[in-house]
Amino acid sequence: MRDVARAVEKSPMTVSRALRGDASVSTKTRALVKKHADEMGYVYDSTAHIFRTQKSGFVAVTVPSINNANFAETFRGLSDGLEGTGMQLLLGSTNYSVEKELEIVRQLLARNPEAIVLTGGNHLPETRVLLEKAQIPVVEIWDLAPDPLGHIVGFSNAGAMSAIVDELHKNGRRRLAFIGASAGSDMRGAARRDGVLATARDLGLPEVFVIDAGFAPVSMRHGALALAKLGQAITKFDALVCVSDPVAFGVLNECRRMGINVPQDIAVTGFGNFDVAMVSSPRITTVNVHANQIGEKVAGVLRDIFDGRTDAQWIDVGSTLVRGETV
Amino acid sequence: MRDVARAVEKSPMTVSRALRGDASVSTKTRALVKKHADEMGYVYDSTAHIFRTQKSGFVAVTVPSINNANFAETFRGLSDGLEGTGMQLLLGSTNYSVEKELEIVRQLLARNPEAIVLTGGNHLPETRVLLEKAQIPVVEIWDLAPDPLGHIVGFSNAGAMSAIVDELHKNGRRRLAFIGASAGSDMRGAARRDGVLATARDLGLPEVFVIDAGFAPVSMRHGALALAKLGQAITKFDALVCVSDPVAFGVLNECRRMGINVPQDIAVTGFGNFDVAMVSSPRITTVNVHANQIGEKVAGVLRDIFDGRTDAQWIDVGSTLVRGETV
DNA sequence: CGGTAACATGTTATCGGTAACAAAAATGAT
DNA sequence: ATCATTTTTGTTACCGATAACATGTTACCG
Repeated sequence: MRDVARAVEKSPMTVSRALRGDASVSTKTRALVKKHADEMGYVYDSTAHIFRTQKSGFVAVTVPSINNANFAETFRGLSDGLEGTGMQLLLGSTNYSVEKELEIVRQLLARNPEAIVLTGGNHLPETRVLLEKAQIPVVEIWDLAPDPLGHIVGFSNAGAMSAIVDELHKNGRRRLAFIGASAGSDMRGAARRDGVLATARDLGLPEVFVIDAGFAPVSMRHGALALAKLGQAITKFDALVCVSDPVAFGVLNECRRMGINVPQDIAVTGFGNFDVAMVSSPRITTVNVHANQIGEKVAGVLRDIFDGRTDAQWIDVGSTLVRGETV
Repeated sequence: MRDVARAVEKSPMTVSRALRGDASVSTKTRALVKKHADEMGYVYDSTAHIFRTQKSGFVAVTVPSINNANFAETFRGLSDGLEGTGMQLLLGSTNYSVEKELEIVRQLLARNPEAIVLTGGNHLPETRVLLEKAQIPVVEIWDLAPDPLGHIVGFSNAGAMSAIVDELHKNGRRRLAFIGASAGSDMRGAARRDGVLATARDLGLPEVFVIDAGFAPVSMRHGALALAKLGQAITKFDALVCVSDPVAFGVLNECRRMGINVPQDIAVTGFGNFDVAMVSSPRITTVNVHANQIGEKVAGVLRDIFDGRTDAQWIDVGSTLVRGETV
């Protein structure tokens, strides 16, 4: 930039202004600067810009796993919604672990993001300290965290499950089992479990039996295995409430293998409205949590923040029961 | 850093050295510095580091879609494999479009990455020029591109399909149809189609019928729709070769609806060894392309590059036939 | 023609690390 | 104890753009 300045016999400051399109530079000068910069093969150093302005143009995002259609969908919605803002997304996977989250958050913060989006509302104390120290807007998504660090965009896991249990109850199901990840490994799953237990209690149903399908993230395989392990004890139940669609799908397949008819002998429900729920046969009754919409809303919140709106936003995108053929 | 230095009564330089693990700092001092830095919630400013050293610590990555288990898996392998190198991944989605790819590449290059990883070997001329100008290592993955820009890590789509057609042939199937995306919208799918056509020809089978399932990316729904549209004409074939597992799964479900038995009446094959292939009933015969391994190998290549190894690497991770129950 | 507003350009300090070099402290050999 | 060597720590000067402030220049008014 100094070289260009020398070439046009102006100060580097004027060159900087000219190239950035600052209005306070005369048209003549700007044209001259641009011509010379071009000819001299000058390349703008965005790192220096970031360093000086302390504006990185980054938005950091953490997800438990990128290999999950719902989180990927949220990421995509966010990515699309931020197009044209010049913001770059920095992605980190926490593998459903708060310890790993701390590490990832530290890494991401080192890049000076202008905002950070965290999937989930459960964090280590150290993480909270880091985030507060960072002095940047924090958006927690997916869970409606009780003590948010900043903004919130999500839905109520318990509420979504309540709709599922209601639906089962309306269809005469009474003896429910919940299939989810081991305690402690998945807060989101735990919230769903608690939603099931609470709603069942409210409806006067017998105590819900909880089946442990192993450590998060639980997949199709886990669902099938959990059911296989249960064996003939399955006849004690008339509804299997699964923590996610993949698990429900695994359960469904295992039922077929065991000669159990769904929904005649037993009902099966999922969560998340994954593709598999719709295409499976029978179609799985599940809940659409509008993952894509979460991403889009977050983009909106971030745009507001960058436009100077500072009040903490709390957005519930809700969830929608999707009736399939398994209840 | 200055604050930490003051706290331990040392110079900032010593703090810098201690935190970076420079050997010329006494063990005692290092421990002290680390302790204080921790307590004070000091966060390393990598922007300043980048600025001073002129090394961004970024590796740019493009994928067609993050919402695809295989690409997500590759990304994860790469991410894991690069742990400890201090490299940050910058992710961009091209939505299976070379035009969008150009835009994304331009955005990514503005961040001065030290290397760039591109999924697919098909690029616009402008993109190639940009990449050459950038003077950074390029790794193309997934496809074994014929005219690589730099390094290559992938497998042969045609070769993988050849294994599928071989398997069908061994099982007495002769009248094949291929279900994939519309021509022009998916080079990877096109390579698979060509692999099927060529192998069928080599084996002396009748000309393979090509069914268009719409624009990429094609999903479960597309598979089901394509088959529904075909209607009773399906009886002309004894094997449906699908461009991916999700498509095969959609096809499988549609067959069930139409009262067609798989594999008795017709064989169905997939591609990619997605979860759904294994858990579906019947299990889908497919090909494992070791998506995770691709990511890991890329990480290896990058590590080599950063260690000073400069020769162009060409790595074929191969593919493995996975026998299910649909052939 | 003097004065002021509007416009155009210049000066200085700085963002937070770190390379290169300098110097002090510890260690060891004679 | 002395000097050479090794280990540890410190000093200085940047990397390149730009915010904030200062100054110079032109335009237009009564």
